[in-house]
Parts: sequence; C-alpha cells; structure tokens
Amino acid sequence: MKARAARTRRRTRIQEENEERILEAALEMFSTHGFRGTTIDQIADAAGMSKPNLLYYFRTKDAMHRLLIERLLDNWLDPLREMNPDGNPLQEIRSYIRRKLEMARDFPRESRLFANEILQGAPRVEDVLKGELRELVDEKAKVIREWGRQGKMAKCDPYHLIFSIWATTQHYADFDVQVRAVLGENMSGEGRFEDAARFLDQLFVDGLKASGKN
Amino acid sequence: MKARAARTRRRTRIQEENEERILEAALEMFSTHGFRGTTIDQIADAAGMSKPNLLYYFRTKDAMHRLLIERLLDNWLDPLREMNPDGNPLQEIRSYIRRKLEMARDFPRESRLFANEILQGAPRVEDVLKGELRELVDEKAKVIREWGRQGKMAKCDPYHLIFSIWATTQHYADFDVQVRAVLGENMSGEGRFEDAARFLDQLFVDGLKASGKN
DNA sequence: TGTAATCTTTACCAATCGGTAAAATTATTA
DNA sequence: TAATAATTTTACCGATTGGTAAAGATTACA
Repeated sequence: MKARAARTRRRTRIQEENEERILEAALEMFSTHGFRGTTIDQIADAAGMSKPNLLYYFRTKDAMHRLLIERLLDNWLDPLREMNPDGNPLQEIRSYIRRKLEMARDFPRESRLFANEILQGAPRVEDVLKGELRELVDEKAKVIREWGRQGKMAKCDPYHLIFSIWATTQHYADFDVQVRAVLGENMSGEGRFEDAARFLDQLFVDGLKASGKN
Repeated sequence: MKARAARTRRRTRIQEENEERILEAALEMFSTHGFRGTTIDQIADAAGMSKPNLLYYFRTKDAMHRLLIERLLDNWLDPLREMNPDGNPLQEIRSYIRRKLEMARDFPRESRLFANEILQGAPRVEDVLKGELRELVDEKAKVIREWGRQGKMAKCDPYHLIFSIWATTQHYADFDVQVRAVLGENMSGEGRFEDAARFLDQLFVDGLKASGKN
C-alpha cells in the first residue's frame, strides 16, 4: 500500500481537463435552463463526451450543480467584503457598484446560475443566505448607517441600498436578452456596460450625497 | 346545425372553474420551477385532478404556459404606459416606481414567471420584447430625455433609468427568498415593502432632482 | 516493457416524461 | 325523461430521463 491514501490520490491531467470541460458545459446549461431543465445528455454533448463517460467524473447531476454553486459563492460576496469602513463613503459605494457591474459583465452565467437558484426557492443555498450572507450584510449595513449618522452621506436604509445595488447590477447579466432587445443588438456589450456604469454612478452617488435637511 | 358554431360554443361553468384552477396551479409551478422543470403531473396534483383530466382542458403543457405568459404581458407594460408626459416629472417617476413595486408585491409569481422566461433566453417572448416593449420604452425614453433638457429633472440616460426601476422593484418579487433571508423572516411583508418604497423614493427622486451643474 | 490504474465505450435499465384511446360517468337540455 | 353533450377515469404508449454494469482501450509508471 502506497503512502498516498486511496481517497486522496492525485488528480490526473486527463481528470483535470475533463472535469473542467464538464463544469464549463454544465455552467452553460444550468445557467440558461435551470437544474431540472438541464439533462445530463445535454451537458455531455456540450462537453463533447458520452454520458457514461461524464458520469465517470461526476457521479450525479447534483454533484456538478453543487460544485458550481460552491465555486460561485466563493467569489460572490467578495465585492461587498472589500467595502472599506475607513474609506470615503460615496467612493466606497461607487467602487462596490463598479465591482458588481464588472462581475455581471465578466461572469453573466454565474449570475444567472445564482438567479435561477434563488428564483426556485434557493433549496441548495438557503444556509449560506441565512448565515454568511446575512452576517456580512448586517456588518456592512452598520457601516453604512454610521456613515449616514456622521453626515458623510445621506441617511438611508442600508439594507435596501444594498438590495438596490444587487438588483441594478445583476440585472445586466440576468435580464441580458431584455436589455439587448430594448437597446438594439447593434449596441456593443462594452458600450452598454459603460453607459450603465455612468448612469448608476449618477443615480447612487448623486442620490446619496449628504443633503442639508438631514 | 345550430347557429352557434362548434368551435365557438359557450364555455360551461365547469370548464371555466377548472381552467382557472389549472392556470392557478400552473402559475405556481412554472414560476418556481420554470417550464422544463415543471411536469404536467405536478400541475395536475396541485390543481387536484388527474393528468388526463387536465389534458382535456389544455391539450399540451405549452398551451398552459403560453396562456399564462399572454395574460402576464397584458398587464406587464401598463405601469409604464401610464407615465404621463404632461405630469410633473419626478412625481411621474415616483408613481411609476410605486406601481411597479405594488405589482411585485401583489403578483410575485407573475414576476417570477417572467424572470424565468427572460433568464432562459426569452424563447417565447422575444417578439414582444423587440416589438411592443421596445417601442414603448423608446417612446418614454424620449419623454424622460425631454424632461432633462427642460431642466425639470437631472439629465440621465433614460434607458438605464428604466432598467434600474425594473431591476429594483422586481427584485423584491424575484429574489424574495434572499431578501427574507437577509432581513429575517420575522419582518412582515407589509413592512418590507413600505421600507423599500421609502428607500426607492429617496434614491430615485433625490438622485434625479435637477442639479445646478446641468 | 509489463502491468496496474485510469479512462472510454457499448449495452442496458427502471422510472418518469408528455400525451392518447376509449370506456364510464355526470351534467344539460329538448 | 330520454337523448345528447360534456366531463372524468382507467389503461396505456413510445420517448426520454438519470444512472449502472462490465468489457475494452489507453495511459502512467516501476
């Protein structure tokens, strides 16, 4: 018996490549058809391999989905975590919006995967929402409220501010087809996101400047 | 042969009741599991009848879904249509937000049905998006731009303003479980929506007041 | 190079899917 | 009330679903 335990043997090159190909294909399918709307055959096709071959790497459909969700959640909360309590409030909010918008632009499938999951009642991420997510939002809400108290920005409900930032930024990934339909297909993705960034800056930053009456 | 054609015979009481029960059940299932994620058996169960009996009223799964989408689109654009070019700009925008928020509160399943459809590439509503919806948004965008030009409100990209209103209001229906997870289950639905309305008023109305620099 | 481990293919399976046929039942109306 | 139309049930079908068994091909390594 080797020193290396059977359960933890090193991953092969082929294994690494194929698992990545499968996850890529699975993300593509799950994010557009949802979990139940995606078949293993579709994923296998998209990954360019047979279904039994795919099932050699992931024993169930659920295993693929779980891993994708897990990976997603790893990065999902980072932009909010980076919001610095000691920074300039409006600048911090502006940067947060920018980071979220960049995520929507660069990882639209991940955003849609998450949206699908939430829409369907969040059966697989409920714990994270009520745990990690809630704690983080509570923490940042306190910071925002304190900024308001100190007159560094307008007083406002920090929870709904955060919801609004989530909603407006993720909208460009989740409702992409609608945005394209309204703006016309000829408008480039880059242009769309620049315009969106400019508008959201204006809306949130101007809208949250400390006003005299508070 | 009766004067009444075979194709257009009057709907019976039973027919009317059962079709309504079925659509109610179908809306419930489609809005949380999506089209492919919902089975006819599930709908039949939820409607309290057997599958063949259900299929007597709707010959295919698609027929139910199409009718629900059709009904939805009937009312979906009304709030934006009601925006009055001759009204007070900020008041009109405030009212529009209010109406959209009320729809999210009162018809969350319809909102999620729509969200599911868009997320999955809008295969069944593409025409409406590129047709009716786009025309309506173009029209209202002109109005908003004119308001800006006249100095009645801040100059801003009207398309992204509309997207932001859609995103923030529908968020409370589509991402309901996340909102509840963060705010805690003990907060009542009424309270949530009142807080949201207050915040969105502040964000959009304060954020879009005509500023000196324009 | 031989061999053990890894990877892929072929052939399959029970359960579930959307949907149908037709008999049995219930409601309507002449 | 008799006949007709509308509704419901029972029994079923072929296709697709997620997943398995096991033989065959390939790869890594001592």
